[in-house]
Amino acid sequence: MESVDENGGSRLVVTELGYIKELVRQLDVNLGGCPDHCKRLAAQIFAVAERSIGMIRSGHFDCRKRSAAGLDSPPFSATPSPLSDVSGVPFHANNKKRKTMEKRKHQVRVSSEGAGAEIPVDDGHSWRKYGQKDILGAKHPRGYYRCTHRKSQGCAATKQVQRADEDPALFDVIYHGEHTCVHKTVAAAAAMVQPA
DNA sequence: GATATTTGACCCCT
DNA sequence: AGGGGTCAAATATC
Repeated sequence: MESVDENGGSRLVVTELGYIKELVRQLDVNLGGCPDHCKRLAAQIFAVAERSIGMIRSGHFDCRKRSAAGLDSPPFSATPSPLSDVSGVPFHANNKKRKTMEKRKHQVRVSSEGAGAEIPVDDGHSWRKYGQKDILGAKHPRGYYRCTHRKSQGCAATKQVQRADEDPALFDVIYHGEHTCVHKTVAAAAAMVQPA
């Protein structure tokens, strides 16, 4: 697999920024409207902005990943949010393997600065935790989440959240699969970004 | 009572 | 055999 070249990396950030732009527009339209909707939009904007910052700060452009206890993670393609277009990293295409093996995945690093939360900022989707594991070489356990709507809407999206060793305020979030569930704010933003 | 989280066990891959 | 990912029962919270 190829590393993300500068153009590709820049394009990803531009994509993220474009998404932020649309979300801001949505927020502007909804100002004075439903406060809950505005709050969600603001949270989304925050999350996407964090992702972009995280990509730049963590040097995703050259695919540098943190080395935990001397263990180098395999290079990930720097891909933006699952909300935007994804360039899937082909995993083993083994139909007998675990279901997640055939899903796309992309990693982002987000910060929980200021929030002091156990989990990073909300990314606009509701997640349900289904597992936690201590990872060899990592100081903090990895949490496993899947979409709350997995049952009702068959959404196969999952994510793994792990606190960075060197900075507890940072979280490495690995998204697997794509959301097939429909979140109202996401759907609205998507409609703006991708008009029918 | 419904839903979410925790946690140990199990499965599969390397 | 060891490690990572998922399942599912038990428990907690609303």
